[in-house]
Amino acid sequence: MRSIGDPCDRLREAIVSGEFQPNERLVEADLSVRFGAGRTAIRAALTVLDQEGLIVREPNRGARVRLISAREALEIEHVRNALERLLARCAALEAGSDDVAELRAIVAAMTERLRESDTLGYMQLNAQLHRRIWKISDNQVAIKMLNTLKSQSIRFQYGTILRPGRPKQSLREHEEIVAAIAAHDPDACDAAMAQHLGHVLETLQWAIDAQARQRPWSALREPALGARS
Amino acid sequence: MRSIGDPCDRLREAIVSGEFQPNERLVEADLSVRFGAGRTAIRAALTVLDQEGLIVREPNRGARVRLISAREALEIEHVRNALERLLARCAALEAGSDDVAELRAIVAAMTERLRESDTLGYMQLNAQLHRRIWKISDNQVAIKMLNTLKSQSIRFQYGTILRPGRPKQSLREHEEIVAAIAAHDPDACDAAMAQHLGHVLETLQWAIDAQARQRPWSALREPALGARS
DNA sequence: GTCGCTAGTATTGTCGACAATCTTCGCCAG
DNA sequence: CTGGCGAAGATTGTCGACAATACTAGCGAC
Repeated sequence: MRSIGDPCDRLREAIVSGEFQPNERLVEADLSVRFGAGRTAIRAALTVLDQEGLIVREPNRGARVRLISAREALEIEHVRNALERLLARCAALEAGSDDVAELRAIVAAMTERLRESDTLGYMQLNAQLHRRIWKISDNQVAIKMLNTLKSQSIRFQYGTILRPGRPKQSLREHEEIVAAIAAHDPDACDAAMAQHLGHVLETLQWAIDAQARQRPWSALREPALGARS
Repeated sequence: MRSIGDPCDRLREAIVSGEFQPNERLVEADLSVRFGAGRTAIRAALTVLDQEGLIVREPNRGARVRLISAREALEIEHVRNALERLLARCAALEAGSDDVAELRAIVAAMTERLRESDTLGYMQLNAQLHRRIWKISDNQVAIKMLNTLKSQSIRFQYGTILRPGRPKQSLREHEEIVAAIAAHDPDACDAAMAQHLGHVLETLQWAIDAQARQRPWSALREPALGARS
């Protein structure tokens, strides 16, 4: 028994954490010994990760980690934008006083992390705040979609906090969103979330451009299609 | 060889077309002979349909057709609303003159079908128009999501056209959307699509209420959990 | 040296068999 | 008659073996 958890979750985790490079081949037999699971289980895991868009499978040629292009990262962010606005609107309608209290607590913690320049902690609380809003909105369909989107685009999210002055602005935007939820004003909440995610989108575009500027040869440095290890 | 096509597509088709009732058990061996495929292929098909939300699988207890609740149908429609607005906005920005011509042709055909009271043909063209807009927007991520949403909620869509006076209003709304795309006005297009889908949402709510009013015992008439054939 | 062919290797796809689990039915005590 | 108990049947989950396919390396012709 080589540790716990079903192979699907463990493989997903390994991919989103960057343990496997994009375009890296995923050989069923190797994964089988790595996770201590039969090839049948690995195969099932591969079909669900294929559905989730984390890998691509070609018939008779196996699976490899899917490389998300900058173009697709923007598409994903647009979709996330639309869904988060919807959920923010619902949250403003459905939030109870205890929900609002918890949101305010998270914002307070974010303020603290920002004051301490704890960027990683800030990002975690950021994600937590958004998830809390999702939970309030209680739209399971949208939540599931947002979760799969998150795992697809995680590779691009690391760059977005590095923009100068961005964290402070981000905090203000989150404060506005929470205020709109507290006021049970769906239109204001929608607008605040739209403005926030619009800035995230700009920042993502900026990060992509910066990356392209810094190493325009990146296409050549990506692991080649036939990469072995 | 009992006909063609991979078992996953055929099973999905059988489910959305109502060939299998909600909550009906899907026995792997039966499906295997029905589709002339090995149990392995059926098993793979079941995992992807599970991911798509068309069936539910309980460990060691097999798969059954998923029953979409009215609540969930509304959630789905809200999400569709958000995504279609996004795509309409993109379409207004990206549409070429040939795209606009095709959209206008579809609307003309819809007008004709409506004049002939060909409801089925109208609905097909309606779907075609929306798909054409998706294609113009060219956001593959959102398109894939909308496709899976469509197959989930298809059962509820039959009732939405039966509302008195709805088809005429629907046609007007589509004309507005196409006009906004032709004018390359994303804000107007977003607004027009929002208004259209808002009405669809109202109509869906109306259909659900009507159904509940007409047979509030429906929960008892659904195929029981242990239904055999 | 380069191209093409062939044999060998690596990997995926599929099948059948068996184990594990759940469900049903009959039996019996109360 | 009702409810618990146990065996038989039905169904899913997993494994190993083998077939089908793609990739690689080596050889020979030009």
